[in-house]
Amino acid sequence: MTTCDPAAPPAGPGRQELIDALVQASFAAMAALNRVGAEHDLSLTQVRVLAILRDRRVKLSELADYLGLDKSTISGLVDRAEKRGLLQRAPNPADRRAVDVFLTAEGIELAGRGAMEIAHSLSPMLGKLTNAEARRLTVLLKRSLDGGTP
Amino acid sequence: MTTCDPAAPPAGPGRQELIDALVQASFAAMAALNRVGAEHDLSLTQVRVLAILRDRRVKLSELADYLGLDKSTISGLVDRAEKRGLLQRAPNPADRRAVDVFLTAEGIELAGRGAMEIAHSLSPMLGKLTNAEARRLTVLLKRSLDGGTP
DNA sequence: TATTGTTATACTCTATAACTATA
DNA sequence: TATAGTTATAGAGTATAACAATA
Repeated sequence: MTTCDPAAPPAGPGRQELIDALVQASFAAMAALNRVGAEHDLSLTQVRVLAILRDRRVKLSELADYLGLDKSTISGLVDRAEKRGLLQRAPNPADRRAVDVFLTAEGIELAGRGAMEIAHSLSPMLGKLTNAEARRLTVLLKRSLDGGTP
Repeated sequence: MTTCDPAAPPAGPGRQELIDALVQASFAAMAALNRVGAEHDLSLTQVRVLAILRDRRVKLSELADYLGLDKSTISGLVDRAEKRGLLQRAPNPADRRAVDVFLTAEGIELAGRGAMEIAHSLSPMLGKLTNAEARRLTVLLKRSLDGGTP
């Protein structure tokens, strides 16, 4: 049996320093994504929707799972993006209850342009790293992600 | 003169991979912060407000600068937090136009508890790293932050 | 004139609850 | 019965514009 004191600090020295750095870096990255999105009248959530649909055609329920949001929230999100012509609904061929969503040509174009702008927006943050440092950071972030989001 | 093609990818090999890893890690960290906040009926923005005020007493205009939000947004944010008893307004002694905000005892208590819960919430994500890896990641993230948020 | 804050307004994001249709 | 999606409703977050008080 595992007794878990909810107030216990995470094990290891300097762990709090890592957490602070990660949180700060994450807010900086979110701010960059937000800024790029805002230039195209897109919220952070809409940016995520476009990023997800760039590779996939999914059911609304799957989109809700990816984003961790309620299905009713997804309905509104998809409504507004569809009204803007960025994506489309279509009946799911295998399940008549389900509705698929996928990007329109305009949505694909915007998602592609946005991805490049995001890379550009983050480059001042990452541009100071040498190539070797960038590779090490990539490895460490990926290793962290393996353990995350339970 | 610097001609800057806005569509040009950032220099260096594997840079896109780093950007993807950073964005994914950031969304995971934001999800953890969001989850902890939601357990206390706090939005991500309210979590940030508490974190900022934990160390400082600031004017509303400074809070707006820290958060990158409009002053009218700050008014509402502070209204709701004040109504919950987490912080207080007080006139700024040096400038009669300005209003200071600072945490109440209850706000300090919640901010402290929240910080520990956030550390706990992120530990599954960071717990797989060895102490040496954690130190390297901290250094790399801090070095990135030096160049970021222009 | 410029800055600080508040208020009114409008829109997006979000969840809960109630509903229909399908599995 | 359980799942997929929509709608109605309510509240929080956000920006813009207009305003009062102070610098």
